[in-house]
Amino acid sequence: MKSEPDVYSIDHLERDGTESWDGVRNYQARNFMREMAVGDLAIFYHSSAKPPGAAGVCEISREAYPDGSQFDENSKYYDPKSKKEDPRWSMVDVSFVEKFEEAVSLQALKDDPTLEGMRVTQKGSRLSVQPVEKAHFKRVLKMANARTKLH
DNA sequence: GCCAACGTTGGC
DNA sequence: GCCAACGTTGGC
Repeated sequence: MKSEPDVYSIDHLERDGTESWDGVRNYQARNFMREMAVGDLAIFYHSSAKPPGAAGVCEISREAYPDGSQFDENSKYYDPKSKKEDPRWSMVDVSFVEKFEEAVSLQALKDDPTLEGMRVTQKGSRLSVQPVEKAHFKRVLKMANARTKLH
């Protein structure tokens, strides 16, 4: 799950404990969130950072439910076409699990042959929520010397 | 700041 | 349904 650290970083999540992942306005990304289950782990990725990369781990703590910001006229995520009775956009809640001692940069992810095919390493991978293969997830945890274990 | 790689919108 | 124009993401 990608976030610009200037807007919301792994440090913010550590401080907050749990936060709703609102503002996703892409159908593919939304659909991936709808497939998530409570207890699923996600890599917290810092996009548009210096450098961009995997910053930590979070856990899905509430499955997909309507994103309230779509109905809020004052929100930049307001969607006038979304109907209350049929909300277009969903969000999940994520809880802090771990901040990596050192972030694993996108370049490091790209350079690792084990991670070949990982979506985030591919050119033009703009999707803000994307699935990660278990083997790739484990590899990233290892590269980060993470405490988190994936079963 | 640039630009590639999309996704969305709206005229036709 | 097509496609041009436009907007956004995000690496560099």
